[in-house]
Amino acid sequence: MSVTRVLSALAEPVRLSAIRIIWDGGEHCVCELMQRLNATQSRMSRHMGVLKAAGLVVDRRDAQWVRYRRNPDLPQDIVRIVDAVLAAMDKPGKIAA
Amino acid sequence: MSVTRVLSALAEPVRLSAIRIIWDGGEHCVCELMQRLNATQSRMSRHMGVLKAAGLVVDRRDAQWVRYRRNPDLPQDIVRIVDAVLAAMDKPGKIAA
DNA sequence: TTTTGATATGCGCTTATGCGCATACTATCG
DNA sequence: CGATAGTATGCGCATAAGCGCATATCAAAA
Repeated sequence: MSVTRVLSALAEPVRLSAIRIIWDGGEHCVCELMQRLNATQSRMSRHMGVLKAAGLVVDRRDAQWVRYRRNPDLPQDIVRIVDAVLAAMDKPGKIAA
Repeated sequence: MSVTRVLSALAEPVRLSAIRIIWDGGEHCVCELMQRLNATQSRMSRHMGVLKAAGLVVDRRDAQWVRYRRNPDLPQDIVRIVDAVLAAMDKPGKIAA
């Protein structure tokens, strides 16, 4: 769980938007994310792979879907980073992602 | 002042370490930073340029030196991101940068 | 004005990142 | 089993990032 790794993972618009969606605590399949973020399948899948490798999310097979959700074991210091980033994104003057 | 831009700027070990040093509120010349971070002159200079372009730091000419310091006009939401990142860096189990 | 110290920058190179395309893999359904 | 839906991945390509080297710039000092 490297800080730099986490920052790199967050420093990409599609991934950051995905985190924002996933941060609702629920589970989200790739098909949902790719539609909502207007990304191709392989693009979305790879971005989720990066987020997973960074330790930010975990996945689960559910029939033909793979459900991604926030990593429940994420250290507090990392959670604070993500929360701060998401909060900053919501401020006026900041374009989404 | 884009969130993604800030995250990219922070997502590099030398730059992150530089931010940590600069976040003491004081002014620091490139020569000091390059020594403390064990970087070459051009490397350090370029990294500082990235941090400056991201809006995290400002610089000032002082004789033959250029003094970098924390951008005093940094929006609160961005400050919170940096603070959270630096806090996470200091935790055990996280290698510097 | 020449020299010296500090910093920035053009250039070329190497590596990393992001992407689409096609294809493989996994699981359900008929 | 064959067809279908969702997801991952190998491959090649284009672009960006990071680096060192040499050189330019800028200001003080001799």
